[in-house]
Amino acid sequence: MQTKRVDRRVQRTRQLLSSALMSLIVEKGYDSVTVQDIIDRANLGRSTFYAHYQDKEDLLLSGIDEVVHSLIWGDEASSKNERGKEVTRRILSTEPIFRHAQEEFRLHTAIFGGRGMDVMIKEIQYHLCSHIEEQINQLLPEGETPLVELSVISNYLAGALLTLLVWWLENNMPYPPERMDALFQELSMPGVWSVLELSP
Amino acid sequence: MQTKRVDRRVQRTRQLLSSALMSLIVEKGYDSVTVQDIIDRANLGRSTFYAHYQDKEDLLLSGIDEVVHSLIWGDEASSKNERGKEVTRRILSTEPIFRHAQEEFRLHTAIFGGRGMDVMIKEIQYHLCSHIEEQINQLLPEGETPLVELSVISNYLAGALLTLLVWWLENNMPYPPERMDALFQELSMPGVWSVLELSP
DNA sequence: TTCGATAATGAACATTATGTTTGATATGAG
DNA sequence: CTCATATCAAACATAATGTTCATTATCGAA
Repeated sequence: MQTKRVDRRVQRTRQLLSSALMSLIVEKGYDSVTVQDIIDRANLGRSTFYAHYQDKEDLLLSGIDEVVHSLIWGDEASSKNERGKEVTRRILSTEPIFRHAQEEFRLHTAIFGGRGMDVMIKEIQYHLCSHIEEQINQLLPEGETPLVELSVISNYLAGALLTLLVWWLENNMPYPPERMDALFQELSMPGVWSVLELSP
Repeated sequence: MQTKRVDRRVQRTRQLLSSALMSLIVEKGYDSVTVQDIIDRANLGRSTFYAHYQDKEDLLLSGIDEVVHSLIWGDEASSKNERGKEVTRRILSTEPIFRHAQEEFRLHTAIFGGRGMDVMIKEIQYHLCSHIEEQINQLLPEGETPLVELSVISNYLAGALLTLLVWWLENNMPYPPERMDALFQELSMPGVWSVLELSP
């Protein structure tokens, strides 16, 4: 399968549109951004926009993978489960996530606090779930099948994390990221281990 | 404080608009409902609509209290914590909620699955939180102050419940309401008791 | 470097929804 | 019954969407 090189003009246009949208989201919130705003900011023609994307939402979701990766794992090499010390059975280390949210406070606030972002948030949650299910599968003993579908657990955990994140952002990050991670673990994991019928 | 009687015409108009919106939401999803749709369905003039509400969202949120009450507590006399038997320390009984969601499946799916409902869902979550905080305060020993703000806990629980509810609806309600309630309790409460530094 | 393919342009246009205004009409409250 | 006020219909201004097309600019391959 031969990956066709993408025309530079196309790359440039997509890039311009994407970052125009992102900056506008931070500035005025997704739902009040118009296609006109985007092409003005990107300095592109109207027809050019529609040559690439169906609409605003199409553009928004086109960059979802990048955003998820950036939001969830930041710049770090991410969730290395080992750390010399005790290899605690950890499904999800959320500390880097909170830390990254702190660094990119305005962006995160715009995404999780703004209107009309439900589609993107669902997408984020979906990706989070996939990651969590992988982790759980690795921790699960061979041949063991949990009593409930894994998707309940993964959704539960993803939802819990996002809920805490939103609370934290809306309350101007009253605790440091480490504390939030600890809180997340203490709140969510006992129940999860219990449902999985494993000891922590 | 003297409650002025509301003109019957006003009552009628509001009622018509409200139920027109609700039925339309179920039929085609909130975000694709237009003001035109609403007034057509309600058989009212355009200017009449704007005499009562600023816009679609204003109308949607105007009925929030009813909706919350209906969604969260259904028709039942609701969360009576005693039942002859053991008065278990229960912060939130979710079984009636799941049961009610089952009965009004289409409505709940439209609300929790549809686009553009983030505002309403936030509102629902807010009301849920208030209720939960009340419950916790009742269960809390005199003069006891938890280590974390109550709002974290209430948000956590509300978020957990809504997450489970959405999962359940999206997966076509694979378990009965009792089972979902049990799952909710088992998943969420151990961590909550732990953070509150109380035994269940 | 040239040249054919393709992308961007911009301006015009049709369409759709929003929200406002107004004077006439209907209806409820006292 | 009568007055206050709610509804009505129709027109209007505004704003955003999405499409079209002939022209121009840029790319990549030879």
